[in-house]
Amino acid sequence: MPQKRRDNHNIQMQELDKKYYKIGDVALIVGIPESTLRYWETQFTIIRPKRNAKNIRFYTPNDIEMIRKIHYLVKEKGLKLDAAQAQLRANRDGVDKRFEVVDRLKDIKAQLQQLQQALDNLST
Amino acid sequence: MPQKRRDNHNIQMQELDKKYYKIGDVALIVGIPESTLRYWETQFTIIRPKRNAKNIRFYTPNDIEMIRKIHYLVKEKGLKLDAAQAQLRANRDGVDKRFEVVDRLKDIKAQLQQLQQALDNLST
DNA sequence: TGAACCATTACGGGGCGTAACCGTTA
DNA sequence: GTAACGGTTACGCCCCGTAATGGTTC
Repeated sequence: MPQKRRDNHNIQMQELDKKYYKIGDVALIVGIPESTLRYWETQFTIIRPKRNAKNIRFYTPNDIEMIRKIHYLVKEKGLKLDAAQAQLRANRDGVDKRFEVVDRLKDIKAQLQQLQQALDNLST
Repeated sequence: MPQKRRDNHNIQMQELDKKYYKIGDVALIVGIPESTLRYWETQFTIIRPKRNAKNIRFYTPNDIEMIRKIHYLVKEKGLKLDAAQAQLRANRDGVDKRFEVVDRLKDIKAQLQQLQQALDNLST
């Protein structure tokens, strides 16, 4: 039975060491205008950065990763915005399913090793 | 080792019993205008129906399936045309990979059954 | 005060058909 | 002759920003 869960799916992250980033930082990091970030926020439910008391957006590294993925799907692959959003969900599911398969294979491996042990004991 | 290959990936096909269809038939079957079919033909390399000597298009059932998939990706999922085309290629690859995994699992199953046989013989 | 943030709106380009037109074949 | 096919072109809608404007915070 599976035990551990992973959250970071081997994505290349550059040094996003700070905890929060303002919209200007994100625009520089990802390479898209601030206006686009604000527009995407009206279209994607998955991009909802925190705000401080003065209504300033604060993006987490996770938010930035999400934006990077959107940027890839929309700019590189030419998906429409809602298609990109659906793809991200589906992709997440796909990733999790693959992990489940790996977990089941590990179970089988363990059982086979047990079996090998039993066979060794039998022959001695 | 795997032996058989499948070509029809359990897709619901209605009675496409004829060998060739003209563009008017296809438009009725799939439910899109002829003009759209002609336009898609200018955009998709994967839709290239045969022509007869008089330049009339003749679609195979396979062509129609392809058009159905495109229709689904573009109309239901909102992909752009080239994204849909890429998706179809990727999907084909994905399907084949899944079949490879199934084949490997069948191999393992066969080996385990052999092993079970051997164990049974051992205990008798 | 200037730089960076906010919201809102109006405009523009590109993608995607599609209506319109005319010519040809059965 | 009319119905179904062909090609081409010009128009229109919608998606996706984006530039512009004006206001607030540091």
